[in-house]
Amino acid sequence: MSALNLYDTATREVGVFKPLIPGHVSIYVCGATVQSHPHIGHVRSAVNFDILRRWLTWSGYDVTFIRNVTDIDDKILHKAVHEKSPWWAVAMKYERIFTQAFASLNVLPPTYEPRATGHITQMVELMQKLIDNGAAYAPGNGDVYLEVRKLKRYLTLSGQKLDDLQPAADADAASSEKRDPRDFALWKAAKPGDPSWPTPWGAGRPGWHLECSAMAHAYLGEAFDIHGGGLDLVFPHHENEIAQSEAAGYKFANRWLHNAWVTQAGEKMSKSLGNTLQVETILQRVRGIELRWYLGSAHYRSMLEYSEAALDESAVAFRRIENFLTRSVELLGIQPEPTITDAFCAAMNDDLAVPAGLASISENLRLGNQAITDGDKKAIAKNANEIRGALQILGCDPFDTNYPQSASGNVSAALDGVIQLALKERAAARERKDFAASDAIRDGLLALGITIEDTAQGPRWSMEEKS
RNA sequence: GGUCGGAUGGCCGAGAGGCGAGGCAAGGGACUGCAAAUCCCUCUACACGGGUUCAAAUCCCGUUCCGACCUCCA
Repeated sequence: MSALNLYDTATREVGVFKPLIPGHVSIYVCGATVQSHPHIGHVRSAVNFDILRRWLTWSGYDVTFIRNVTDIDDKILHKAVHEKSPWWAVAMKYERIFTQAFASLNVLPPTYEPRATGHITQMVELMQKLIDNGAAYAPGNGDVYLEVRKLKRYLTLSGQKLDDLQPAADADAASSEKRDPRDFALWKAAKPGDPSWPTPWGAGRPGWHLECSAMAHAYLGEAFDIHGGGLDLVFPHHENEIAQSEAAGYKFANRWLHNAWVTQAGEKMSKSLGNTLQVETILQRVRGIELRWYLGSAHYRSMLEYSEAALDESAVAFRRIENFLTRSVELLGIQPEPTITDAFCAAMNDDLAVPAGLASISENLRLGNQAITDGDKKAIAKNANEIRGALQILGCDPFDTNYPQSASGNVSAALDGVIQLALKERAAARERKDFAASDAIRDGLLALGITIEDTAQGPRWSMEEKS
C-alpha cells in the first residue's frame, strides 16, 4: 500500500504524511460560529474533513478529531438583539441546526466538540502565559492584545508581510490603545449589556478566536498533526492562532489543510454576497446522501461551482451506483462486503484525490452491470464489494444505517405484495399480447412514483426515495 | 498596493513533461412487443503570445480574463 500524501498550506507542497505519534492522528478543525443557518459551503468543509477522517481510520490510524463550536462572538450578539433572544439561546439554536445538517450528510460526530464558552479558564491561562512571555499586553482598558511585531514567524502561513497589509478599519491610532494597528485583540473588554467573564485584566469576552488555540492545546496538547478549515480562514484566523500558540511556546499544528469553497457564478458563497444556499433548502431537492456525494466529488482544494444542473446530474449518477448495489443484493441475497481496491487506495493516498477514485468506481460499475447481464455472481459480488468499500470511505454507503432506510418492514412487505399482484396481472396481459393493458399497469404504477423494469430475471420495481 | 488561486471538449471535472482520467449530454449499435435499465462503438480539449525540450495541457517568460484574502467568512 502506498503512503498517504497530503498538501500542506504552510509549505504549499504535497508531501508524505507522518503522524507525530505512530498509529495515531490528531486533528483540529475549525467548526461553526453558530450565528446563522449552515449553507452548503459549511457542510462541504465538514464533508471534506470527514472523508479525510474516514480514510485515516480505514488506513489503521486511531484518530482524535476535534471540531469546535464558537458560541460567542460579535455576530452572535448582534443576532441576539435582532432575534430578541438571549445570545446563548441563539448560539444553541444554530448549533442544533448545524448538528442536524451534519447528521443528515452522515458527517461523523467529532471525538469531542468543545464550545468556546466552556474554555474561558484555558483562555485566561493562555493570555497570562503570553503576557508573561512579553508577547501580549493589557493596556488597562480591559482589552488584551497580541503584539505582532514581536513575532518573527507571523504571517508565514499566508506568505504575507506585515507592512504590506492594508491597515485595519479600526486603525485610527488616536482612539486605540494598540501599540501597532495590526495588533489584534485576544480579549475584549465588556461593553454594557454584553456577556462577560472575569479576568485579571478586567471583565470581558474572547477576542480573536483565542478559543481555537486554547482548545486545541487543551485536547491535543503542545503539538498535533493536522489543523483544518476553510480557505478563508488562512488569514487572519489561522495566522492568529499560530501567533497565539507559538508565542505561548506551543509547537501547534504540524500540517495545514484548507478546503476550497462552493461558488456561484465564480463567486464564493457568503452572506455578504447574498448567494448562500441553505442545506435545508437543498435537502428538499435531493437526499442527504446525494448532496454529500455531490459535495464530496470535487477535489477538496478545488472550487466547486454550484448549479442545480450539476447537483441533479450528480444525484442521478449516484442513483445508478445505488441501483447496482440494490440489484446485487437482490441477486446475491447478501449485502456487499466493503473492500478497497488498489486504484481507489492510490487515489485517496494522493492528497485525497476523490475524482480519481470516482473513475475507479465508474469502472467497477461498468464491470458490475456487465456481470449482472452475464449472470456472473462472482463478478457481481467483487464489484459490489469494491464499490461499497469506496462509498463507505466517502461516507455515501447506502446501507449505512445513519441514512434514512426505506419504509418499515411490514409496510414495505405489504407494498411489495400489492405490486407483485399488479405485476402478475401485467405478465398475464403481456402473455396474451394485450400491451395496452400491460402498459396501463406500468404507467399507473409510474404515476405513483413506482418504476417497473423488465430484466432477464423478471420484472423489478423501485420507488424514488425522499430524504 | 501586497499575497494566493484559477482558465481543459456542448457541460461537469481530473491530470502536471511522452501513453487523450472519468462522468453527463449527443450520434450510432445490441437487447426489448414497447419502454426502462444495461452494455458496446463514435465525437469534441487544454485562455493567448513567445521560449526551453527529441517531446509541453504540464516547465519558463510575457499578456488577457476571472476569483479569493488583506483583522471576527467554511
